[in-house]
Amino acid sequence: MNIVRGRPRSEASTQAVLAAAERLFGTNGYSRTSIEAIAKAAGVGKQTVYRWWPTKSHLAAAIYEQLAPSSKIAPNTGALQSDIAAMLRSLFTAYTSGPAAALLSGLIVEAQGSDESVMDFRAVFFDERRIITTDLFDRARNRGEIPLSADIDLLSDMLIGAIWMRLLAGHAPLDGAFAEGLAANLVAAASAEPTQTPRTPDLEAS
Amino acid sequence: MNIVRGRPRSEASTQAVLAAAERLFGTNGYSRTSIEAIAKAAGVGKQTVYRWWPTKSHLAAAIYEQLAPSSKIAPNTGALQSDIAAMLRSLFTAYTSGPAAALLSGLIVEAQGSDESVMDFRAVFFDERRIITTDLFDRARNRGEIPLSADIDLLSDMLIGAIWMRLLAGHAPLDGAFAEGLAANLVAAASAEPTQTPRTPDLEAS
Amino acid sequence: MNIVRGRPRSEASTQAVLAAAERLFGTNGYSRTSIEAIAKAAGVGKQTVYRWWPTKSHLAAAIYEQLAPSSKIAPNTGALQSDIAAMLRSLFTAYTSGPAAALLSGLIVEAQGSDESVMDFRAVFFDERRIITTDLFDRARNRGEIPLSADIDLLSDMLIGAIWMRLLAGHAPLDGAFAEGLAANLVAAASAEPTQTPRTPDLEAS
Amino acid sequence: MNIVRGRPRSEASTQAVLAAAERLFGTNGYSRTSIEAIAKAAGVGKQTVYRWWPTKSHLAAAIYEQLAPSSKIAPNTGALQSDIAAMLRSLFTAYTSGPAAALLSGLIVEAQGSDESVMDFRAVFFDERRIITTDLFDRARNRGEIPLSADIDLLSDMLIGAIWMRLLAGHAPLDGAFAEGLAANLVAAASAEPTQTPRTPDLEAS
DNA sequence: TCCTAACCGAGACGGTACGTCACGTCTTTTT
DNA sequence: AAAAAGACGTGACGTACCGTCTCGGTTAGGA
Repeated sequence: MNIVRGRPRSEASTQAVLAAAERLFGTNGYSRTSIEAIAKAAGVGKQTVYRWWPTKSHLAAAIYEQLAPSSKIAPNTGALQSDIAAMLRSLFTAYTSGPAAALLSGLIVEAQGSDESVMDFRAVFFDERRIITTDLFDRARNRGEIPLSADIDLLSDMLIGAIWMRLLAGHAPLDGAFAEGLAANLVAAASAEPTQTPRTPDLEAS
Repeated sequence: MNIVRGRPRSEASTQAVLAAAERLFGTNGYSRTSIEAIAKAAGVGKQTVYRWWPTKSHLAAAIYEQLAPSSKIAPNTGALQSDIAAMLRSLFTAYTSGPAAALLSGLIVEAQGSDESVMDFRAVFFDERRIITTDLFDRARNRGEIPLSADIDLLSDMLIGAIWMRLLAGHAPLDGAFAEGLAANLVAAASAEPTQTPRTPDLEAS
Repeated sequence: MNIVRGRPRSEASTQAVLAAAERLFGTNGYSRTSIEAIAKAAGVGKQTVYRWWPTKSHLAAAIYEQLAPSSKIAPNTGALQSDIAAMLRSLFTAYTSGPAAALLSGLIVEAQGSDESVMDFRAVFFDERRIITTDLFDRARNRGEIPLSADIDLLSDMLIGAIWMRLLAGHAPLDGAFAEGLAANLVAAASAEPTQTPRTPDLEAS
Repeated sequence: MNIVRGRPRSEASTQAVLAAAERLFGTNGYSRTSIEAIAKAAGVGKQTVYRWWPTKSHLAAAIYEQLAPSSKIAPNTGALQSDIAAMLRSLFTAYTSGPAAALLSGLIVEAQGSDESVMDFRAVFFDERRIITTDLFDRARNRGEIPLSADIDLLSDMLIGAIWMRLLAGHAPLDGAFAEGLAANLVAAASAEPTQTPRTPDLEAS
């Protein structure tokens, strides 16, 4: 029957830790926030943090889940371009409000460590996002909007990559214009027939 | 006359540090390599490391400069698609041989810290790359290959972002097929007339 | 109710540190012993040393307390001269066995730093010793052995100072003959009536 | 013929170093002053300091020589008590003006190091002082002022030790009253016949 | 109503690395 | 040959956090 004995997990502590972590990540950045500081700010024992979130990135992932749960549903407007644009707008809202950007930056850092954490991280962010974008492109292909030969993996990389560029490098904003332009360009790319039959000449051969 | 006084910087130490850092970054990863360990491995005082490379990311940048100097020249084949493909192929060669991937991953991590380091990092990588891609697209626009209305900033984000996606997430290789496909897709995106006149309907309105 | 929270201080670590410090001070001397080395020799984290003994001189003081606790009781033989001699003999036994000499030498060094540490040091050594000697002379005065006019502060300085001279400069041993002679001389000095009524002529006036 | 070739020692540098050292020792204390800081303050290369003063204590000794050269001559007033008092007064003048106290404190620290430095130090301070006091007592003995049995070594220890007590512990000033009282007490001690024929009873036997 | 298990806060523990300071030596050009 | 300048390898400093561990003190079933 899997009965649980002993004192149950404290909901108050859980929330205090998440709130403190979110605040500190947002204020000082992910890498400059220590678990020690989070525990202290939450008024909680260090052990309690380690018991429920084995690493700092688990904490970050938990906060990401709290912050951007709605962005997991792929929009369905009937047209690829507006699907992409809608997805981007809802995503940008989640990313530009609150400390989400700092968290995501921190996550990718951790993901470079060991192989396991790369897997962890992909599951949390990249793959989740890839599933949505793949779904969008798939539906468009099924509708005949884009040719069967379209490389959906590649298109997804371009889409998600462009978002990351702005997110990480910060040279330009995540705004509506960016959403519209990106959507339009991706539709154009996806729609093109694969006409590159003659192999592009090598740089050396030019 | 700008005369230099005092004992000159030791070239041997400089090279020993760079070699040790390159090896350790490649072996253990960027974040699991300490400056202490680099100094010890190089047979050099810690102060000597700190004197010339104030932070670990400066060291990484220096190694990047050493590893990928050739990738700074924009290819010129006369056609946008082959220009991009050529650039990608030479870039991939630099990235997939040696510990460059680990270094670049580490760099982006550090770049999330304070505002100053973001600037540092952009100067080293993003902006440098952006200059090259912008140059490619500019020439194509001047040749009339792509319309004047093409958003070059956006195209650059898609191009560089796609590379980063593969580099960081590692779900697919940086190979010739990727280079060809990406080049073709970007040409298609760039060539498209801006037809998104009717504003895409909102997600809520669907 | 003064309840104690958190993990209690480790008695094993405490003893290990004191033992290591005593050994190293004795072997290498006070100033050539680093806290780093003490921690390592004790198999203890550096922080643990710093937590309980903020400075090296605190450590030295703690060892002094351990080594010479018996010397704190003023002897009472009924005669000033034998009181002093007895005190000196018990003191010399404590000082000449073990690394006490090196420790005391070290302490006086540290005491020269800031004003606060001078206070610290006086409390630990000088004042403690002064209390005992003052007690000896006081009792002798009350017994009528020495005149009321005897300058007890001055006599104490001569007594303790003579000990220090031998301890620090090391030109002659701390032995029984020294104890006897010092005791006799101090009794003679203390017993003398203050006959120096005519002010001693100045050097310049001679 | 012993001709010296090459650039002669710079008198300006010598003086600059001594002046800077004296100032810094006085300001920050002996142990908190680094040779690095002295060289910088003197506007002199570090090597120049090391060339002429191999250790910090050599520097201190050099300054001591500069500050208290006159105190080396034993006064001769014809009476032991006034001799001692005169010596003390001139000594106190040297010690209480300028940074001499800090320097002397520092010296004794260094003297605890290796055996060689103890020798160094004794030569510079203790022995020099001992020679003077021994001279004083000797003359008094020759004049018949004090008995032939007087232990001059012991008397010297009491005299120099009492000075050190005040100098180091700082519980009371080095003033005229101290000089007079000390002189009187020492004369009394020295004059006493060795009456301690019956061995002082042991503490245990009391 | 106890018992027992798991939680909680606090904070000490052995470690690793940090970035800085000073050491005493060295290598350069200038005097 | 001595000087100013300053880089060099070395070693220690005192601090910050790591993740683990032990305390006393809750807070729930199950006996």
